[in-house]
Amino acid sequence: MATVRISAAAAPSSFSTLFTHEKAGMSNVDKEKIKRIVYEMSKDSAHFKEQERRDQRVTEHINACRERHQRIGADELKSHEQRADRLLVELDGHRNLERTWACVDMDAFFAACEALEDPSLRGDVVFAVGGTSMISTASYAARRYGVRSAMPGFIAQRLCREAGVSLRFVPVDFPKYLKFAELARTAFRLFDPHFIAASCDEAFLDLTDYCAHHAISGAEAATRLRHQVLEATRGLTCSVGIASSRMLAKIASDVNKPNGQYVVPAEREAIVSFIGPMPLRKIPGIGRVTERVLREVLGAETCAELLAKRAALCALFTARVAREHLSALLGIGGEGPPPLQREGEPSQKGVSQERTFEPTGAPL
DNA sequence: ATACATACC
DNA sequence: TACTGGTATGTAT
Repeated sequence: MATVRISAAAAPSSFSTLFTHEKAGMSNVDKEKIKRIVYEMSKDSAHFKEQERRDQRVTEHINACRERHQRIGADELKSHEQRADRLLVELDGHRNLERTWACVDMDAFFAACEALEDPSLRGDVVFAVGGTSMISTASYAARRYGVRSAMPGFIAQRLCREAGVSLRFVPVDFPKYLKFAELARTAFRLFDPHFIAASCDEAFLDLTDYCAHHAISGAEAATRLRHQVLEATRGLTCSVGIASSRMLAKIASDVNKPNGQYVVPAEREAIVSFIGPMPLRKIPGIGRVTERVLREVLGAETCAELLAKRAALCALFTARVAREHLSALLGIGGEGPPPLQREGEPSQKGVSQERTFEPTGAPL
């Protein structure tokens, strides 16, 4: 029986990026081959049909948006543009560059924990934490073959087999990861006792006071932080982003992953040129669906491109959503204290800290 | 008020 | 063979 070769173009739009979009450690992967294998192994499953149904609904929504977009007259567009520009000026005017935030992201966290406790996993071992149904985290060696988080294990296994290597599975062990997370957190506390734990492998630290007290730069603090994490965990590496907002720090933490750091200077120009070329998917809150809408309706792929389409953006989205996107495009979001509870604070409500809340509804 | 969709790890 | 599970948030009905 001849194998039917399915071209990438035949696959629905979601499959063009599913499991192949840019991710740390995956720059040299043969994306076309991965797409083909993932598609071949998925196309007959119930999960695939459900996915297709959802994609179809998104497509209909996109078509409706396109029609509305077509119908916007020149005058209307002009007034939306003026509204957008007023908003941008206002947002830019309130830009807060005072604080130094760090986003710490542990590298391949689950896999790194496993390798730390099992010497046979060290080095360039192709393994994944998870099982044949679902993978949580892939080792960096496995990522070279296209294996990644949230990929079904049996597909990952096939990807490796096609490349002539075998994929080793290590079962998920949450208590182990919580133990290492706690060790990393002892390091975080040295820099910010009120750090925000975003998840078990990610945290935000306000380094402003630490930098002032030690008279050091954000870059130097990041280097010390990475060193302390490595020491506290006896071997886990992390990546750190430094910026004046949590949103920028998070994006920055991805730039030199793994085991690296990146600083976005706290200057308007530096921020704007950092965020401008970023693909929209990098903005927290813009996921697979919103990315599709923005690309297929407005033709925008990057932040700068969407900024150029600000008038249509304001016309098509609710004021709240448009505002949120516009601030993100300026690199604004998460400068002040978070609305959530922070580590080390008493767990009671109504106690006002000396910090103030963000003036407008643009928290991150 | 409730259900549904989207996003994140 | 086999496509997470839990939380948060926002929008539509």
